[in-house]
Amino acid sequence: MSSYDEMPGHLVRRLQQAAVAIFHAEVARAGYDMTPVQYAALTAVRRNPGIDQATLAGLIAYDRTTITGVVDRLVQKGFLTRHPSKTDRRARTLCVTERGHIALGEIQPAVEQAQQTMLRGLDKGESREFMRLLAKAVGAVNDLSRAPLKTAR
Amino acid sequence: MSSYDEMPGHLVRRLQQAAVAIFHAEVARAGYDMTPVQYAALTAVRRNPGIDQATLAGLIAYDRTTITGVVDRLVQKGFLTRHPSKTDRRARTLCVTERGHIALGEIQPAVEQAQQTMLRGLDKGESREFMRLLAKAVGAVNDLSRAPLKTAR
DNA sequence: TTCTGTTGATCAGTATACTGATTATCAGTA
DNA sequence: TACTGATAATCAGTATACTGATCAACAGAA
Repeated sequence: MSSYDEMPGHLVRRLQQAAVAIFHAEVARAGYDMTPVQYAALTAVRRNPGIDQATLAGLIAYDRTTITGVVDRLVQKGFLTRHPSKTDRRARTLCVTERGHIALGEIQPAVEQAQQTMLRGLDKGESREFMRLLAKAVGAVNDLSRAPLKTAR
Repeated sequence: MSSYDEMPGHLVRRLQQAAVAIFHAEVARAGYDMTPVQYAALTAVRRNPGIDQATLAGLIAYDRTTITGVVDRLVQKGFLTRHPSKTDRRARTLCVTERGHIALGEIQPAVEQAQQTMLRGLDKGESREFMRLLAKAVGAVNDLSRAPLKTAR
């Protein structure tokens, strides 16, 4: 463990930061200002209309306190609506607006490109193997984070 | 790209967050409160006594504005000293204190354990392959971040 | 030597992430 | 039904990261 290049934590941090920068650049080129976190939340709501914030957090492995601010900004941009649930007065249900749907459609190619660019140093076979190992590693530490992924009930 | 599990950006974010949580837990067990970022900065200064902040940022791929706060906290904890450079009055030179050296020594086993735990889902061969691909991927996107790694002059 | 462009450090502002607490509400039990 | 424990959302506070700006100082060219 003599060099940073041998420390997985350090390398993962750097790849994550590059991924965010790449995402920003690609999305900006499409004319939008949206973060990876906001994009993931928005697509998750699209797939689960009327979802509440806590369930959303579990679906995309976000911390419950983080989701509040993320949703705040998506609502402020006009991409999401947040209304009190009719069945549980504690909960707020989320829905993608018309504008949100349009934005997602226009952003999608940029997002696909960003994922490609992020792994541009790896060939096809390496990318697949990297993704396999990455998913396997993530699955084994899911419960060690405050924001574990929770599959649908 | 139908599932989050197929998006490298999403998986990398989750592994990074798990890595931070694991690091915190292990270091806390050793009796210290230090972040991965602070640890990396401290070890880099130990290896390069008298380094200035900008060079330090390049060595560990941190943003130059981030390093200010990180060094602030390390100085406040008594692990680093920050003095004006004698050769360049813009620069601040950094040195690890006696207390910083002691802390690094006591934290090291926890850090090694954290790196192991982070990859606990992978066997020995998979870990090595994962690290190889991770380093390769990071190297190919180094220049796309605001905080690229810079090798020694 | 003066001018110009660059660099080191910092600041203001924004967006994740987390810890730990609080409040309102729910669901099941005595 | 009253109580108890759990849950949804939020808040205050801290630490990364980034954008873009500022200011002092440096270094090389005219």
